[in-house]
Amino acid sequence: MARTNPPFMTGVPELLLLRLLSQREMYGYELVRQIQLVTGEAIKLGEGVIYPSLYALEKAGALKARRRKVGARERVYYSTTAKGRKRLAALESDWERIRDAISLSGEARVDPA
Amino acid sequence: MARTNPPFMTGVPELLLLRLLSQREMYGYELVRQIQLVTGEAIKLGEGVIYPSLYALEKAGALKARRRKVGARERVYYSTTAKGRKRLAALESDWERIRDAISLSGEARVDPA
DNA sequence: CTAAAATACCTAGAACCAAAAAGTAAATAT
DNA sequence: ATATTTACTTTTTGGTTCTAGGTATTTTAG
Repeated sequence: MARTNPPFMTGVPELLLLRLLSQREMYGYELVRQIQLVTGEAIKLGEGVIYPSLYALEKAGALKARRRKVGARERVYYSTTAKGRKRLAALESDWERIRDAISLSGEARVDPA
Repeated sequence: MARTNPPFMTGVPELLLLRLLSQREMYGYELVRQIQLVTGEAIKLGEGVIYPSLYALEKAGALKARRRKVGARERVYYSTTAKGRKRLAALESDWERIRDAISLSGEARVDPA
């Protein structure tokens, strides 16, 4: 079933992950909840989105992982690399471009011919 | 080939088409240029994006088409239906939700624990 | 007059990425 | 004791944009 590609979500998980992880290191399950928190419940990304994204970003060298034992539990903490911050900057700029363009297209009254 | 899905573009062609065509009827090739125009060159959608999108929206009942002879040339003009305007309203609301959520996530300083 | 450019439409193929759904296992709360 | 929460993982799916072609007509330029 998989109601896929909901409008306007392409690139959003990556942007949010890089944003949050450039502030401080976090682990997957924590990110799932933080994203709901910081977006005021407007965006909810499940673990099936978060974990694969983290793996891909790590593989791409944008994130680094380290295992930490917290109490009795072991967690995998992620944080951004230099490459990741560069990628974040590029994403932010893409985002602004699209956002502003859509805003423009809404104002512009398009007269015929 | 086909460097696909540049970030943040999912839903954008559909939104732009419905927006423009709810103002006045236009034909495919015209839409290609109008989109560049109203977005200040920030978004450029090729004919390979526009035409399939138009067909899909027409098939979904969001647009209606009519052939018009303009001078010696025949063009296919599209305009929104009631269903299309409803769909546009839903898309606009989705867009605002995501846009505001991303804005929020940028401000929010996320303190640990 | 002829060649090039612009107009107008169309299609095929693929790659990408978010989403759903399920499952494992340990820790904590009831 | 058992149910819930925590934490991580994988597999499959399918929707949607994109690139890259192609056709044919009309207009502009040399």
